[in-house]
Amino acid sequence: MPEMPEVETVRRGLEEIVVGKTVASVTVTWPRIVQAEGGLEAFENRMPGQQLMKVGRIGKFLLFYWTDVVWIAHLRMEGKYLYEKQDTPVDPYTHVICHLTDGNDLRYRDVRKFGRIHMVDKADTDAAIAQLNLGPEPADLNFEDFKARLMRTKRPIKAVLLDQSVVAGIGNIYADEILYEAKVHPQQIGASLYDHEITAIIEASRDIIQAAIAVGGTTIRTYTNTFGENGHFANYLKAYGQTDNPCQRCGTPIEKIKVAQRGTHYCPHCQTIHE
DNA sequence: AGAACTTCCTGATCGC
DNA sequence: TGCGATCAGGAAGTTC
Repeated sequence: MPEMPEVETVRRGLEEIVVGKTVASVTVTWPRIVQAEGGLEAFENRMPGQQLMKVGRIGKFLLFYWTDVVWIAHLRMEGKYLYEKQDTPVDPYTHVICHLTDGNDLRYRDVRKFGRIHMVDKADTDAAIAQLNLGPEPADLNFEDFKARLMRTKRPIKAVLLDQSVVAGIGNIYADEILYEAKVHPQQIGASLYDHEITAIIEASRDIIQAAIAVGGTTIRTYTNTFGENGHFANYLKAYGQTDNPCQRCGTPIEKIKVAQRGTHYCPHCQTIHE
């Protein structure tokens, strides 16, 4: 599932191969994926002639800056952008296609149809981004602000890390990795965290996200980048998906539990709960 | 206001 | 072996 490192990898791929291309027409076969003022019709009417100027990212959202509209897009679980020749057969999981003037397509493929492409007027970009209500990214976490936010919640830390308004970009895989690295129990209540644990979480967030970006993200099940390549961070996972495998620090088998309705992996010896 | 629950989707996996 | 039930999960919407 794409989290910030995977989205960043996709962004870099799109920058490399799609920036500069111009849309001739669009085909949408699952309308719910596209959200635009004026609906699908506005999207279909507006996109032809748009040239992709650059691709940005905020948290797990991709930002496609076209000539005079912007897409604020989310891959959710399995969304992918593919750049393919127009004579390549279109599979049933492709739901949005931008036919480009260079003879290729920019295709949005999403088996579960959870992803979204929100088109806004260029002038409304800042307001639309503000509406996402995203917190700082891991690299920009500030101890005092993060602590203040933690001190007023009774939610378990795992749920807090998944809350995009607290930290933007962390999903289920990296939340488990961060808490493992910081030696904090996923069910530890936010308001009960010690300062040294908060510091450890901030540092682990920064380090793990950065390390994952450096190797192209994590491929679990289905993620690939725009070139169809896997990310390699799965080779470095120490908690996520490691159920029953020995903890790399102490050898205790990694356990899997549910926290905030999410599958959660942790070491019951290294990550213990306290008052 | 904050927190929890529901919904959207479909392929993979589980249990009998 | 076969088949129905359950699981996986991010964020928006709804409810309490």
